[in-house]
Amino acid sequence: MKKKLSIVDIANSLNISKTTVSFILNGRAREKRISEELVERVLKYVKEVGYKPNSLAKSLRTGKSNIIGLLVQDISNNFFATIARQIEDRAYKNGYKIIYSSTDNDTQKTQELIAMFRDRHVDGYIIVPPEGIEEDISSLIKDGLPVVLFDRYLPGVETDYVVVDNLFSTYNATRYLIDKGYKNIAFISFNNQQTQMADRLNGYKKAITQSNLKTNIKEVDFYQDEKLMTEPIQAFLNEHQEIDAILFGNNHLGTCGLKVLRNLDKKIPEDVALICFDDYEVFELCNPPVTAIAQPIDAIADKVITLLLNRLNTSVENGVKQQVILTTDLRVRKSTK
Amino acid sequence: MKKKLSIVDIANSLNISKTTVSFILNGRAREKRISEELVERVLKYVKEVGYKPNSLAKSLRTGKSNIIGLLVQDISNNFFATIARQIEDRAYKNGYKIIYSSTDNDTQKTQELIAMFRDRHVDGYIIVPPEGIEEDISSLIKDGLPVVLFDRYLPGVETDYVVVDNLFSTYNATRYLIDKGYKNIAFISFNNQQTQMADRLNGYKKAITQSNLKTNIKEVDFYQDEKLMTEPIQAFLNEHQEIDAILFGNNHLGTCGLKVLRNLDKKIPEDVALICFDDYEVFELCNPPVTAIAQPIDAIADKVITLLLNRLNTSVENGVKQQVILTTDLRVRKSTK
DNA sequence: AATAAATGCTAAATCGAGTTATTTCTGGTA
DNA sequence: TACCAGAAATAACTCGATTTAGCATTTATT
Repeated sequence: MKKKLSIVDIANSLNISKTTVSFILNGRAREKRISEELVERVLKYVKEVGYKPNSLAKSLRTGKSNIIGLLVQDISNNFFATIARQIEDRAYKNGYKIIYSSTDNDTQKTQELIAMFRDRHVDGYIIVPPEGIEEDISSLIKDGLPVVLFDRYLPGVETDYVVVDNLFSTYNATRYLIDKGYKNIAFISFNNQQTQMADRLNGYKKAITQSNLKTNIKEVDFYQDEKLMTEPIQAFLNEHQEIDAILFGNNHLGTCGLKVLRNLDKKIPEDVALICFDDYEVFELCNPPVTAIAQPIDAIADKVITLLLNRLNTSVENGVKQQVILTTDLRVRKSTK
Repeated sequence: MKKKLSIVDIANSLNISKTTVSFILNGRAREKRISEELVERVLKYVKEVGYKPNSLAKSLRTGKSNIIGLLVQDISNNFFATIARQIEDRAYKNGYKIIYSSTDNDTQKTQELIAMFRDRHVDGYIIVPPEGIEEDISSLIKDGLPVVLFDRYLPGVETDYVVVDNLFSTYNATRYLIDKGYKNIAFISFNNQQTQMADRLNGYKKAITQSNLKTNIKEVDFYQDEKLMTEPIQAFLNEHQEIDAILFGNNHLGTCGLKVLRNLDKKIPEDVALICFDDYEVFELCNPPVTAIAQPIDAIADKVITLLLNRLNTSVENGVKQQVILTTDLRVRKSTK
């Protein structure tokens, strides 16, 4: 096992001080008036022996890690995985690495993860925040650490964030169903108070009440286990045979819903029409394909990482936080009349 | 911004030496004959002020980081995302964190990532290896670093790895099609020499030639861009109208294939039967659902992380590497007669 | 010629831990 | 009283970098 070279080894080999080596490698040669000749000699030698500074030591000294912490709800969910992927690419291109983890929307787990990230001197945070995490986020911000939220935001906390116009999206989708003549439109969503879900619910409510129809809302708890998710949905649909259209709150609910409808042998769109929040390969390929509210995944990822990189580069902590609200796209397919 | 406490602060507050604090916190109190009374006093104070050792400094000194490097081909692919998720869970439960990245199956990118992981003193590696990475992996192993590969292995390199029985899986699936009476069975795969793809191809070939049928193989290049993937497949199918069944080499090819077949208005299974390697929500939900060769995702993730944790815990570097070969499950659905 | 300024480089401190070698104290024994 | 063993704790070094403050030497200025 070849021992790794340190900056001292380099300095000794060249009979100069490690200070000089450090200055040269950090591009401060000119500023420190180190001769061209020596700079070249050092750079050449460093390249020759393939010396790479130990980044742990560097981080310890500088307090910077060139690492971005990414906390999504669930990396195995297509929506988050795709965004994570794009953030990762951009981060690498800008010299940052990613440490990621899934929060499961679990407050305590998220708190622990944030603590771990801090401990590792992560330079910036990208977080899909669960409920009850306000204080921890505020504390990060108070300490001057760049934080960008996405998918949802925390009403009490002033941060940069990137979300979509959830309320208008479901309002619009619901209107679409109403205009098609559906009368008993259900909304199936998760049982939580996060902004994205609350807004989606409100968009639906607004459209329904505006048209003097009756809302019909089913909120289910989130479980990893599929059975625990499909059962309450199935029970709900059995109980409400009058439903002629369903709006699902996200892709996970949508796929569960599709399975339930298949179990119940419901024809789409004859028996029941469908629209789902979030687009997903499944909705494109299933038969009939499902109309979906597509979030602009590329744009979300792009905005998130751009915001964060800006914060990281402008060491100035200008207090103005940016809120980005992107629009969605109703991709009409054959799951409605 | 509250300054973070260091071990020196703790020591000063208690009027003792930081050495003592360090010994106590690292469970070496008894060994170092430190009085019960002092141990308790220190632990109590540490808990009280919430002191956490700086893990960068710790890593620098000890050379251990408690981080596992995870390199998958593409984190946005469901197969890898799901496995990554489970590995992540197990790792956290055992006190390890994950740094992950997607390799894109790009050798150079992977080399850079491995270099970065090394640089960060990652304790162990889980890698889905691209072609041409043999030397880098060997070098890790030579230096005593635990490495576990999965999904495929590197024939020239002796490592721990976890794969499935690809050859038997496609052999079996192809036989299934043959037994159903299909005569012109095509195999659509990626154009690369990796073991998993080679074995899948060989399983198909073996079954076909055993039955005196003709092989019909299309190998396409991998592209992120969907058009570039579907076009050659579409051209191939147009050219070979005689094909009555298709075996896809993985889930990505399978979904591309489904899109092509939809474009071409082919009825499944009347015009053409399908089996796809890898199961995926899409195949379960599309209509008709697609028969798939399901990899045992849970078992793969479990074996991978178990192997690695074992290596990490038994500091003994016993030379015997473990090869785990798991079996797949043919999930028959209605995409064949 | 004496002094000031610019040039080129470096010794030593520092980040926050872990670890080695050593010191101090206590009590018992010769 | 002198000496020693073990108990209890610590000073000082180390990991590998960055950074501060400063030392020679050369060149320019008066």
